[in-house]
Amino acid sequence: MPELPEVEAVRLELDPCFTRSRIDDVEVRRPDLRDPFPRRFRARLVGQTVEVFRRRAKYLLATLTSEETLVMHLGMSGGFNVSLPGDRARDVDKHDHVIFTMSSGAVVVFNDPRRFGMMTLLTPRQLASHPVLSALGPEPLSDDFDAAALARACRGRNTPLKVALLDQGIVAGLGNIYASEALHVARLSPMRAAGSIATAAGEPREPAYRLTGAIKEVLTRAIARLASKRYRSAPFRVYDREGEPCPRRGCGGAIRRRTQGSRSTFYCPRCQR
DNA sequence: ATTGAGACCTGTCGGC
DNA sequence: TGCCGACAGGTCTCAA
Repeated sequence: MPELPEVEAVRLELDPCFTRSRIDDVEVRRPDLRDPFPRRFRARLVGQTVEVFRRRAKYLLATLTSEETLVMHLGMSGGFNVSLPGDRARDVDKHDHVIFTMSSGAVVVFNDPRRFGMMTLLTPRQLASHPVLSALGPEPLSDDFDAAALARACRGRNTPLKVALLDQGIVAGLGNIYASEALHVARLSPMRAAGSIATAAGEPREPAYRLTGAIKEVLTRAIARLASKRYRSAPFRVYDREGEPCPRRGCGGAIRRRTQGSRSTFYCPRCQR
């Protein structure tokens, strides 16, 4: 479920529950997710007010009055359920791992069957020097991310372009679905070398402009769809559509699937070069 | 230094 | 119905 657009939709949904609300209780129902919960996890959360709640790449960050930041990642199967006061209480699922009770009465439950998600608490200096967070590339929807930035990051790389798009240090937040989708919009082959979108000096070539535009477009549209609540997920152009006709008008190709970096890539060999 | 494969863990789906 | 393998939207680590 969660790439950048899905995580952004979660942030939007949780924001009214979290921002400027106090955490009255936290129930942690197992010792770990992908990693163990940090020491005194509950004690460091209870009584704290969430000052700022934001997203960075696929991470959710809740900064508390204590100045510590609660960092959350949904992994492959993580998600939140929100119950507002007056809602019928839901049964506890065996994969409900953390339950936040907020001062507003909202109950926010983190559920994650595969437990690839994570939750930790970082001090300001731990946050600033965090090996993963500080190595993240630009936010794709920010002005920091443009053809020049993408070309610079891809310069000289021989790795396939699709694999490069999954590298969170090049651009932060794309995952397996939207990488395939953006490449289709940009009409670029997932197999071409990442470095081929840049000159030897790291200046953008024409495909770099198309690709940055495509990434922004695909993510923006997905967020809009998810936020509208009328759709559970966005309709995909190529992802999981092996054998179907290419949706590009007049193309007539058939979508193929192949493995890159042990993940499935979907693309149209006819119009993606 | 990059890069690919495998590991982490559970659920679902298709085939027999 | 049951069993089995393949696969799933993310990272991390290890070996080449």
